[in-house]
Amino acid sequence: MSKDAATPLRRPMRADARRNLDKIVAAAGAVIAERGAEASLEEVARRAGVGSATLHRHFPSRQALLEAVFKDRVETLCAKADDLLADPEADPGQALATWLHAVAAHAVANRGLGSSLMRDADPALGETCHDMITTAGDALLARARAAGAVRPGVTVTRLLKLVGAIALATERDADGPAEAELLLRLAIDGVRTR
Amino acid sequence: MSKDAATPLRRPMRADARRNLDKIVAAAGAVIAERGAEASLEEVARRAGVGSATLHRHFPSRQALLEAVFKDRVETLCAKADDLLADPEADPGQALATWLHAVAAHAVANRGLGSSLMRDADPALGETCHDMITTAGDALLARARAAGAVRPGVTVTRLLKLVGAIALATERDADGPAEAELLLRLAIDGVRTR
DNA sequence: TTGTTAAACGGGGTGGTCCTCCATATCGTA
DNA sequence: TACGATATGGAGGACCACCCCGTTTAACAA
Repeated sequence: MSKDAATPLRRPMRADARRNLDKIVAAAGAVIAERGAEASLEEVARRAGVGSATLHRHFPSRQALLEAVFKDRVETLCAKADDLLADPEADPGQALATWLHAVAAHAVANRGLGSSLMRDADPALGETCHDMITTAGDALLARARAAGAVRPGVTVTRLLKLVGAIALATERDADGPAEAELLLRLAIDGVRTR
Repeated sequence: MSKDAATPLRRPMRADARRNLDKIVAAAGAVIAERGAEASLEEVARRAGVGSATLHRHFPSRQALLEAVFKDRVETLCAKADDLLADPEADPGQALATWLHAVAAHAVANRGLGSSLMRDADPALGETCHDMITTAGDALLARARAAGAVRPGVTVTRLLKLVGAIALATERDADGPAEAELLLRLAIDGVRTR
């Protein structure tokens, strides 16, 4: 969940408003994951336990909601990277692998969301998110590399491209997530030093 | 307009059915060009002067209608290439340029149609259309090359990529068509021998 | 704690969409 | 011309986005 207000420069939101906003984003994430980016907003409001008017007040357009969901997922992913990084006991290579699986799950859950967003999203959004993910991943990769757990030539960019490609390739499949999981496992084994 | 039935293996369509089908495809082309691929089917039927039930009988899904529009546009483009090729008086270089402008217009008019189709279109459709356009363009290019009107190294594939890139780059722009026209003019001048 | 006020809420209405049913009109043919 | 097969389109059901506005609630000051 995002921790700062949607509009950080305004006066702070009322507590109930923020609560509802978070509930809406969470519900939208779930609904979009199972119905795709064209899901009914009414259904999102219903599942969030919120009136449809409230949803429309917080997100004046479907696009706005989609962007919020996307941003939220990216933030969750970055937070996960930080968590993994903060644990000094963890095996660096395993931590990286775990995170990549999370990224893949994110990419698969987004389904058409990415391309729907790209149709006419705020161009800065994509840029920002890309940077956030790259930076978060880089830290994990650096530690894994320092521990000698990855082959030379492996970069964050390449890892992310790999994950993205797998997600894209399995997107249209009946059981995409399972197939993606399998491919990713293979790919990660290829990345590891033996 | 397409000349053969949508289902060439069935018994021939009744004349009024074919007439309505053509009206629907034409109307859909216009509506999609101005409202995008998510345009209202009701509006398409209205503009075609046809009941909505008729539209739904001919095209059981939005996807089916989109595919028909796309196919129709490609066919129009190929027919245009044939026309240009058939005129022995024409300047070969100019004919090629004219056709490329038509292709660009087609690409711009399609807007999100391409990506909407690619989401889950019959994969064979894209392949077939690509081949059709490439073949049609190749003939025009060959004649232009024989007349010494194009530089060496120019291939249909490259020309089409050029046009596609220009369309894509100007798609999001406010006045995309005008900008695309300008860029294309520059690009074509670059292709010509001086 | 209590009172005041601005902010947020959500039920319900409006207008639009997709899609289907079926009585009617039209085509192709004998 | 007459007939059967085929195509048509208006009406209606289910659903949806979006908005109006009376009601509730959080925030803050006394």
